[in-house]
Amino acid sequence: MLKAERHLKILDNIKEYQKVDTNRLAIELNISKDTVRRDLNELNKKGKIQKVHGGALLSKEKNTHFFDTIIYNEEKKYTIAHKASMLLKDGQVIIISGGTTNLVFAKSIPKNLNLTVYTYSLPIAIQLSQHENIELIFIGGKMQKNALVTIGLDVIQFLSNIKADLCFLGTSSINEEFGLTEAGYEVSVVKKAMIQASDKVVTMVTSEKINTKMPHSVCDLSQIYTMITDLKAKDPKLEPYAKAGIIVI
Amino acid sequence: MLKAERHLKILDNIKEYQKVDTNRLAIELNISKDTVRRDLNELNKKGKIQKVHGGALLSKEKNTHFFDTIIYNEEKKYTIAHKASMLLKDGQVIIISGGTTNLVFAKSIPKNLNLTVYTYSLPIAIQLSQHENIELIFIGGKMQKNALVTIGLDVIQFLSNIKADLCFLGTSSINEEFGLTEAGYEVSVVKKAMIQASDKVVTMVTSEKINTKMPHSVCDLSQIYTMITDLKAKDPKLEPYAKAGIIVI
DNA sequence: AAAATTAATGCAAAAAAATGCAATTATATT
DNA sequence: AATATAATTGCATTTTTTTGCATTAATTTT
Repeated sequence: MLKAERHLKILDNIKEYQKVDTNRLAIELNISKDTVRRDLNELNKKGKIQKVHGGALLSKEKNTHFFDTIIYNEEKKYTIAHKASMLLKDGQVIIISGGTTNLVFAKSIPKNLNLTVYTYSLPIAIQLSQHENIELIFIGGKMQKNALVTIGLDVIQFLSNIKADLCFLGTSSINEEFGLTEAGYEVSVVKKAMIQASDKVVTMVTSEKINTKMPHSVCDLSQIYTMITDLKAKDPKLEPYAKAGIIVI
Repeated sequence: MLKAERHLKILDNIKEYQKVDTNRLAIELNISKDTVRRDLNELNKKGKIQKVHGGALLSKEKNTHFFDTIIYNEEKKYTIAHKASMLLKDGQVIIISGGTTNLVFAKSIPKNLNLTVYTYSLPIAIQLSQHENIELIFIGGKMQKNALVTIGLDVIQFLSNIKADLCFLGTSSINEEFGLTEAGYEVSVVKKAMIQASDKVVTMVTSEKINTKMPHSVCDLSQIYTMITDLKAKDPKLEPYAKAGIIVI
């Protein structure tokens, strides 16, 4: 049996059982334990699995490439996307941030609308390139390969030179007290720049993220114009946000 | 048995068993192991299979279903791409233009190389996002939706601020007298900027485009350092270019 | 802490791959 | 048709990779 073949089998095996143990593999593949260990170490070095004493586990490093991305809460996101697309009007200039919510949103933008769209997300750009009537501007910079978005100074600088009507923020956390917050620093900076560049801010939040908090601040509630969730507008969970002056839909 | 015939048999075989091993093929096809290895290497170079120690596996076409475009002259382009990838060295900074030749090239960049790559092509960016060791910088701007590349002033301006070792130009026309020419004006301008931004210019041309001419000039032959075609270096068609001082491979 | 299991390391045999070379075969050119 | 040119192929040699084993070290279990 070829080494490469063994590696594939091991990966298959580990995907099925979430773990493998050295002895069993040695017997099943009919090779010595040493070879199994060497195989596991190689796969570990490549990040495919996580080597542990006695065997290996599924690598916790999730493959977040959008090609094979499962969109969590896809239903909710379609609900949100649909509401969001109703805010769009012919001739608007909008900025769209990254994330799967925005990807679903991009997909659901009506094909007949004439828009100018700025984005820094590769998947969203691809999606929008299918829309005949959208003038699409991609914001360049250093690519973050797992999320397939650009980040860094170039992005900030580019954003500082544009002025949009709306910006659509997919948000990882919203909180009555702290406003929008993000898990990653760099993303938080980019979002701040997006807000600066836009007249009105639309934030899209799936319900499970309401009233959560992340380390890096993006903006407080006063800067948000519209908030879109998968809940009904009158849901009590949303009341504080409406009270803060946000249009909740 | 003809080489092409063998190749077909090998491909059939690999499709049936998901793998082939060198020894078995040598016996079944009644040729030496050396020839089998050479065959497998050729097929590997063309991306048809994945060569591994001891044999080969089905090529795990990571082809993004987003861009399953038909690539014309795919064979030729693999030949060119392979030659081009031999010019790459660790630590280089390169610029890659758009087009399918470059897409194939991007695919065939060795995974272990550490490179900094600038590109303004969406498909190429996606391809390269699969490469762990590549620092990828996307050049933003207005998207040309059919070609999935950015164009315009932003691109020019960005390019004017960088300095790369090599730039790889997929070219629509090359001509002894007029040098590189392009069908579209905007693309020609971007390519000029790419050339400005690079120490050395590598142009990749499929053979049927040699000695053709398009309306918009990009550069003349003196600015080209290396020219890569699917022909053999000593092909008489290429003689004028070699005489002009270009390294023809 | 001792026993048992698992891992790491160095080593040698075997297998595979790379390389250079010569003989043969195919292709192009005169 | 004859010749020159290029491509293909197998072989010998060298280099690299793979693999199991023995030994030693580390970790887990009792």
